[in-house]
Amino acid sequence: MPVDLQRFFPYRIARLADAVSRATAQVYAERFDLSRDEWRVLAALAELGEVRTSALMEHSTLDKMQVSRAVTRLAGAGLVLRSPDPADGRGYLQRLTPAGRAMHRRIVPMVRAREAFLLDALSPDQRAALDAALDAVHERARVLLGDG
Amino acid sequence: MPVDLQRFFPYRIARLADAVSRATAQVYAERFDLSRDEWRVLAALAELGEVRTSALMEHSTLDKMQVSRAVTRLAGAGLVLRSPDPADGRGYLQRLTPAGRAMHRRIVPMVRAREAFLLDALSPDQRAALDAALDAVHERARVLLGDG
DNA sequence: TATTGTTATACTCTATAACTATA
DNA sequence: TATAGTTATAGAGTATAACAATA
Repeated sequence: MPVDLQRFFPYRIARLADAVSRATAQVYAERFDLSRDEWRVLAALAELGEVRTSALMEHSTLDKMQVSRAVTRLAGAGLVLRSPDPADGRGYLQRLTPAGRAMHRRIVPMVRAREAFLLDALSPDQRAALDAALDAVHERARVLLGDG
Repeated sequence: MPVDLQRFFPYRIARLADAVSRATAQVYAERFDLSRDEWRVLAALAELGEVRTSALMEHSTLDKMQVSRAVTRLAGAGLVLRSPDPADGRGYLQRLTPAGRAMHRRIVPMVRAREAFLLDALSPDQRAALDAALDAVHERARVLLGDG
């Protein structure tokens, strides 16, 4: 018996994530010329303040190369400042510049508005249920992938 | 005020889809050496029988180039057979070979088992709610993207 | 000897458009 | 003149490993 692709969960979630991702990227990519990775690093730094690369990796689900490249490009654009980590000579601390914070402040209301538009399709109850379901399924996926 | 990236919906859904996608790809990619696009075309042909390229495009959410390449590779591997469309000399009809059907029959129980494992984290009610919520949010995303 | 982070390289994907053949 | 599908090509993203510096 064939798989009904249209109802197959991995297919549906992939298509949804793609649509949501493109809808969000319209803001940070088209209007602010940031890649997805750069946007994630920008958002992570806005939350975390001044942190080491390893903290950025964890917080953005990016690997060290992706973080390295994103930070290099953001630094080149004057949005991020990096300095040697006094506690570990191999590493760096990175933080937003005033320009980086300013850009973040401009992007946030726009992406939040899009997020709100997406989720306003749901009642508060539905929203809480979706929240819990996504977490539960993600947990299962981690088991299948063997990482926690 | 910063975005809490960990709770930001587009980020969460992207991470979940990535995890689910990798968990599913472990089956069709590692064990059967298919790309995601090839798997989608295989699944679509198993459902649809003998169809034109345009039907594959719609059913798999792939564009004509992606379908063209996937079909070419599947045909080279003896899994798909293509023949000229008698009703339209520009197009082709493609269908699975016995080998293609056999591979599909082997893959389906495995990916279904993974899907079931993911969704068994939810009660039937939760599952129905998730279903409806994903459709509703997807509909909103389509509005943002301006395609329906 | 292990870890942090960069650089190099190769590979896969994606996006665009040019092109052939047919409608 | 428009459409179905292929081919070409360039750009972006991804994955692996080699590497330098420090722990």
